[in-house]
Amino acid sequence: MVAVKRNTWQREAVREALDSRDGFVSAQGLHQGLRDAGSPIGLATVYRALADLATVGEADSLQSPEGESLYRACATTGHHHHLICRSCGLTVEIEATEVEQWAKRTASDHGFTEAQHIVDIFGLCHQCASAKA
Amino acid sequence: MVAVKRNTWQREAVREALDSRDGFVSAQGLHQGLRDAGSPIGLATVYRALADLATVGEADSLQSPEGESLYRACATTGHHHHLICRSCGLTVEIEATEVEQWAKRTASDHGFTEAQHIVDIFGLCHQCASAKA
DNA sequence: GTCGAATTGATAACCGTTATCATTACGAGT
DNA sequence: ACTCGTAATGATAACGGTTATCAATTCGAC
Ligand SMILES: [Mn+2]
Ligand SMILES: [Mn+2]
Ligand SMILES: [Zn+2]
Ligand SMILES: [Zn+2]
Repeated sequence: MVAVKRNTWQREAVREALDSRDGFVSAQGLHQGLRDAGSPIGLATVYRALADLATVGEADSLQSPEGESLYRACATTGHHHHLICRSCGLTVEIEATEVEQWAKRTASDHGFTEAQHIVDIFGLCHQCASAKA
Repeated sequence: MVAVKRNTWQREAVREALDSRDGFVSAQGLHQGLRDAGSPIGLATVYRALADLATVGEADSLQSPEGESLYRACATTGHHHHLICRSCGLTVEIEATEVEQWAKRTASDHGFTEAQHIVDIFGLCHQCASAKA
């Protein structure tokens, strides 16, 4: 009765392409990479696959400061946050128990329920900072 | 020598319209409100005025989870964050020294510089939570 | 009041994303 | 293995927010 998910080479291709990346990538960026590698996969399919991966929890997604949706296959399974280089995309996964509690406390202190928080840090990694000098 | 900003009724209208709002608003939402109030102001002008206000610091801006840019004339002048009701837009300004330090520490711990952080909490305010029941 | 330059606004262009829909191809059942 | 219903695909159009264009307007220094 439940939705049946079929196994297509396209889905697998997206999963692999995402795994092979270090940082966050946009759907278009990933699609371009796949095409460059010779894959004939369609753009719409990449969008769909990424959305599915995000829903299932196999991929993390966030919005760049410019409003573009970015995806990443994170090593950490549980809830966590990110420190991202806005130049090269290098990403560090971060667990911040401290912030989790602060968020929960802040929400309840003001009578808010069903609270979700967006916590991300964008900066320049050591390498990119050096290269810029 | 520096850029000269002219005083037009359009800019003032946007400022006032923004001040009269409680929560965050989109450029299109604010424009619609102005038109409804009888103003013939153009959409592009509203976008420009809001961008300017944000640059100068008279308005705060953030991106909704859906990727839309939202603006608000905040009471607090300094750096702060927000607790936003995703149903009615009610916004609470929050100072989180605790989080500020955590962000700074986290970035430097990993060799990141020029770090900026995005920290927002979206939830349901008491009133909206009640209404939903 | 003049006049050059900044601002405005109708409109087109842009860009990321989603919807459409004819075609393809999984995979459950046989 | 073969069929067959249906989910998945992909080229393309449509969508929604935002920005660029550019002729007309208007601010404000003189
Ligand atoms: Mn968290
Ligand atoms: Mn902060
Ligand atoms: Zn970097
Ligand atoms: Zn509310």
